[in-house]
Amino acid sequence: MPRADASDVSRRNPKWQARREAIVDTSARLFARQGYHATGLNELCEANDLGKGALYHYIGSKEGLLAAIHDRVMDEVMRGAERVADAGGSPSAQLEMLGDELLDVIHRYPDHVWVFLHEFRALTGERAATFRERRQDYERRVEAVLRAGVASGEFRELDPWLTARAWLGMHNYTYLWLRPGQRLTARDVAKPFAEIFIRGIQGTAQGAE
Amino acid sequence: MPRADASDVSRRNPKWQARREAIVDTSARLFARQGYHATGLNELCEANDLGKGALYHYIGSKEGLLAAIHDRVMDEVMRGAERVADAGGSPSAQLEMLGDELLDVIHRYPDHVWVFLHEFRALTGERAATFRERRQDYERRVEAVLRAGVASGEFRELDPWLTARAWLGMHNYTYLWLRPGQRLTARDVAKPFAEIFIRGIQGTAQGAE
DNA sequence: CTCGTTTTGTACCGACCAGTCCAGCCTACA
DNA sequence: TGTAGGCTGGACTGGTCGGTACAAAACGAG
Repeated sequence: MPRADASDVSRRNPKWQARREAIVDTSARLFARQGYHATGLNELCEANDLGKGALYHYIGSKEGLLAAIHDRVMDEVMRGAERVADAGGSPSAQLEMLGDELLDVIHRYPDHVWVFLHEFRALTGERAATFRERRQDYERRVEAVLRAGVASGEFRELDPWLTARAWLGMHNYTYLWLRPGQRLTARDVAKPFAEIFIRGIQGTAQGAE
Repeated sequence: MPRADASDVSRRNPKWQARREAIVDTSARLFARQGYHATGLNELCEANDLGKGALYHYIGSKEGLLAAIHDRVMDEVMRGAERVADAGGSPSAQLEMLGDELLDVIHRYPDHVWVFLHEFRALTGERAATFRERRQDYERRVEAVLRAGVASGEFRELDPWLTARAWLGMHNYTYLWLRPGQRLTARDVAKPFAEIFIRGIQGTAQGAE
């Protein structure tokens, strides 16, 4: 089924892509503030200063817009995780870098992340499956780092799955209050968080810092 | 404005109250699965096996239903916090007990908590204000425990506000996967979480455990 | 300037939304 | 057994929903 239309984003000209990205960003703010289902098409049109026809020319459907927001977040997060993997280093260094990168994304895209964490259940079918897969991918990377730390003795014996959940919760939950132009930068938060967490799971061999 | 109707819950007979509570519980599951705005009144009626008239006889409005779910969660959480305060003990003991109680609520009311954490923005006016106040109340209790620990030297120097956010995130985020009838009980999670967190913020004086 | 394509506004669609209303059932108590 | 009132179903309302159809406007290549 060649349901192309607005989905084959890559083969559009740059101007079109830039416009689309602007629409995605603007809409993310609306979705974050009021919720996906609570935001109507007319509202989106008004916010983007576009008629329905033009809007649909860029986004294909309301759920397509939601998926685009999710993609934006996952792209950034996975790119960060890739950088960390490439950098190498000890498990605790890896964990701290992962925290830096994750909080940086949350800090730079608070609205997108809000939508990402709140509205993923509104995705259906294939889109939902892809999303779930990518998210799991990331979570497994965190688990892998923890497992490596336990294996090397750098971290004490612990349940990697459960500990990953603790780490993810601690970091992801910052989406509620971490925002650009405020008192705290991403690094201001990432550093103390890493200190707490890494001390918390350290093996008895290592000293602090 | 004597807008009594379904709001003065207390002066209804027990059967009415029990019925209302059942409706709240059933509806919480629907809201958790599909979202508040995505769930229609007809769906709620069907799930509760009630006509619209009957449903409104018990809940007053859709937002009233949402508020009732929020209340249920906050009541339980605050009751837990009260128990902890009554029990007394060192800051780290207090923190561990708070974690036990919080995860217990999340474990027992996964749907209500999901709604609580996702849909609070759908509350308006006075209901939103009350909700915000109660939530802040709780968060301040956590901060107070941390401050006390720093003051006593049991915890190292740290930003109580930021550290409270770390603790809250770590615990609250379990709403995504912590459920009754599964591998892990609330205590199974609370214990390792407390170990990570308390080791993570311990002053240099204390040893582990 | 011409002509094909991309971009745009708008009228319109059926479905469903939250909420109201009210006639009558059912039950508790006399 | 009579009857008052809590309880109930369901028709109904005005409004909004996401999405479509389509023609005009804007644009770009020749």
